[in-house]
Amino acid sequence: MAIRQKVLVADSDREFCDFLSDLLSECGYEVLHAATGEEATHMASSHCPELMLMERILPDIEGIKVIQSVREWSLLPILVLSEPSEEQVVAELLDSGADDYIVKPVRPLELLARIRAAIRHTRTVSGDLQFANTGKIVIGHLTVDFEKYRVYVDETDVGLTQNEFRMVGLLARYNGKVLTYERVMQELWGPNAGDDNQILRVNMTNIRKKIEDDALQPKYLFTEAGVGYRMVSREEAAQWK
Amino acid sequence: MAIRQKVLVADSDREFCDFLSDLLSECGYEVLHAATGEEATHMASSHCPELMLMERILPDIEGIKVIQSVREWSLLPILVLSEPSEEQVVAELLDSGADDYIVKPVRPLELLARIRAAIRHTRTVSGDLQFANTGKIVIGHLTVDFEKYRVYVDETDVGLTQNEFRMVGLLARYNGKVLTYERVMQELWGPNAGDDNQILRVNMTNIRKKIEDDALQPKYLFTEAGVGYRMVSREEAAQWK
DNA sequence: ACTTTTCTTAACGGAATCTTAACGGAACAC
DNA sequence: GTGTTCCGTTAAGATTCCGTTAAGAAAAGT
Repeated sequence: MAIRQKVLVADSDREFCDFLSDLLSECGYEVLHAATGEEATHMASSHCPELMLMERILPDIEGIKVIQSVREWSLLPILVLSEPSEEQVVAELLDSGADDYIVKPVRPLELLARIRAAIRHTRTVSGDLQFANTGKIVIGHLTVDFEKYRVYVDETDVGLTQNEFRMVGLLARYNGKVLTYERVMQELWGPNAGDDNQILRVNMTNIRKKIEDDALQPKYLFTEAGVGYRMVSREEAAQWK
Repeated sequence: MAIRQKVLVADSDREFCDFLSDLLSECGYEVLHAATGEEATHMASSHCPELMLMERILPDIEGIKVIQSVREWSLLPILVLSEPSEEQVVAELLDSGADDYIVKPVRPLELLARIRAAIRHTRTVSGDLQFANTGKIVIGHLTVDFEKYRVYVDETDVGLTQNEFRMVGLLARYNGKVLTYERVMQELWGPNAGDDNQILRVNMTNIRKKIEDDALQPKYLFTEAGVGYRMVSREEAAQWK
């Protein structure tokens, strides 16, 4: 069963909560329910939901207080669902950290779209606009960081050049598979690359100097005679210890 | 020489535009105006505004088309201001990349708060609390204030120009990640930016002069050879002292 | 209209990087 | 043994890249 995103609903109106529960669970969210402000504050910290929906006025505490206290430690999206109210009130809520103010009666499709938009904002780690190569690959003592464009051995930057990094990155992504010289050439020098792989040998020498203890007995970068290069897979490396 | 954030307003209703212009410029925004969808698309890419407000229906193109075409290259916040409409329509707009849908007649205080919320979202990189509400990013002795549009070193304004600020702001938001030259060019000069990054080098020199003690050994702004620039992450900076 | 600031482009020097050539050893075939 | 091929290594020349300065154009302020 797929892992579902948790949504915390804070509202004292039992009927409305049930309505939201049905709507949200149908869309694959796991719904938690809090009837009071205190409960909401507590559950937010204990369950760490992906998103929070709340009434502006709760039986015990003003919703704005809940927002403020959650915002002391978390940026999870908070959408306020409530009756129409003075614009000052709405502005205050937003400025306190609410991400949206939605007027009741709620329109289901719009609510769901606003939820998606709010979640999207937290993901918008400012720009997956184009990069598929995010994150890091860790292989033994080696870390290939595609965000910093760097390679580390035990936390220390080994200072690869641009082409060196591209070569290591390429091999690392293929996780133990062999890449032919031709393939590497094309990846790095484009479709018009020559067929002299002298340049690869030079790069490989320089890379090994930087990341291998002993270039004669490499731990990470292997030559497959007559074929190409490969890097140890993460699984192999994980068993080293 | 006040440095102001640019807001692009796309609406064919002259009177409403004037109303927004007055409201926004009073709050320190610089207002640009587009009467048609084509104009809006074009101005977005040529002026690179910080934020965009638009009517759902423009004389020539559907607003949603404008959103889609802007979203191909930028994540700038887009708020749709329009008449009440079917929830499906609202949902579609939000799913296409709009950040909010605000019903006319607009309530000024609420609009401004929603604008602040939208701008706040663009900076919410990788869950960092500090600026949930404040609108500032603090990195070591450096403070990047997105509301005043200024950068301070130890409380004193270093007087960055507009482009300089945008560059620093962009890098600061990415919190330690490398931004390629190409990406920075696009963010600052739009999708039609040339591929000569000479302009970036000049800006970087000038910025470093203003915020670094020693431009040869920068503490904040690093060059990743052959790739782009990056700014120290707040986590790294927090460990300095 | 004038001054000042900001933006953009060009030119240059030094450093880092890329590329090519040359050499040497290992493996293999004959 | 000899020759050949393949791969690693080194070094040197060529090239690219980056920072810097300066000057003219454009924009903003007075």
